[in-house]
Amino acid sequence: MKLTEAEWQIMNALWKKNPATARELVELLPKNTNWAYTTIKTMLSRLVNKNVVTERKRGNTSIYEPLLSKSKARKNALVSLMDQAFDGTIGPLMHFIVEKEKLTKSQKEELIKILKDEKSRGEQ
Amino acid sequence: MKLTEAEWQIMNALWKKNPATARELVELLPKNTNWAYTTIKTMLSRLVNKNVVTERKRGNTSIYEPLLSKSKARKNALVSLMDQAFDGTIGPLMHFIVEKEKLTKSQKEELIKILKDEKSRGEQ
DNA sequence: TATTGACTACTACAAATGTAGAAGAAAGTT
DNA sequence: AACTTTCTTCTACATTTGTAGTAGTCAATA
Repeated sequence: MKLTEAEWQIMNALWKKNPATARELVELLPKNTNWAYTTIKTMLSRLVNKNVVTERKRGNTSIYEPLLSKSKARKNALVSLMDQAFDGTIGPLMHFIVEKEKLTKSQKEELIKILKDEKSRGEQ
Repeated sequence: MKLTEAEWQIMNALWKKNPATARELVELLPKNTNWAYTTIKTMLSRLVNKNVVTERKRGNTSIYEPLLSKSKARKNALVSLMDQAFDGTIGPLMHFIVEKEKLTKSQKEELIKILKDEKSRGEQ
């Protein structure tokens, strides 16, 4: 459920290229990530154990696929962050972002638009 | 710099009661956190080593104080989250929150207000 | 002051994490 | 078929994290 930092690297790659071999994933990692091929294989096995990724064989080569969607993973991460650092609710987090993050003018405008849209649309 | 989950517990307590003894911190932890007194002491020592907390003595009792502000810690956590889970920029995070988090109507309105305020105020 | 209680400093230890090597099996190449 | 390359499966190992016990020391109290 909860991904470690290294696992995020792998998952980010795997979400980019969905069924993928270990070899393909190596390619997709950020250039500064200089892992040995076996390191990636180890990480993938662990992810498979955690039921976050599936492994299937084509010939003797493993093909990996995410079981956890990017969106779910993001949600989990966000909830964890909120719980541990922002009193468990979205409010303080949003305030913090808006007040401290120095959004650019256009970002702010864009957000306002999204918020207004959502507000009218999502209301039941 | 980067706090672990257990460390956040401690820090959250320490930010609530700023200079505090280990004994006082125990009290402030969430009731479901049933750590032995020495566990907290251990955590505190580690935090002192990491230069996140200072320790000073009154008699034979240690008084602890945060060196890292809540705001800085939050910022660090947020940046880490963005880097690992949201392509390193605030945009996707904000979109995700707004779209997935199902903010209440009043939360949305409040945010719009904040955004508008910030927009006019913060522009240089 | 002898006893009890609270604190500290150290040590311990299992599980999780980051990182990878070695050896053997498949597959591709000459 | 022999050789080379590529994969796989295991094993390994240092660090970090979570959690706490022990023994000794200082302080409070009878």
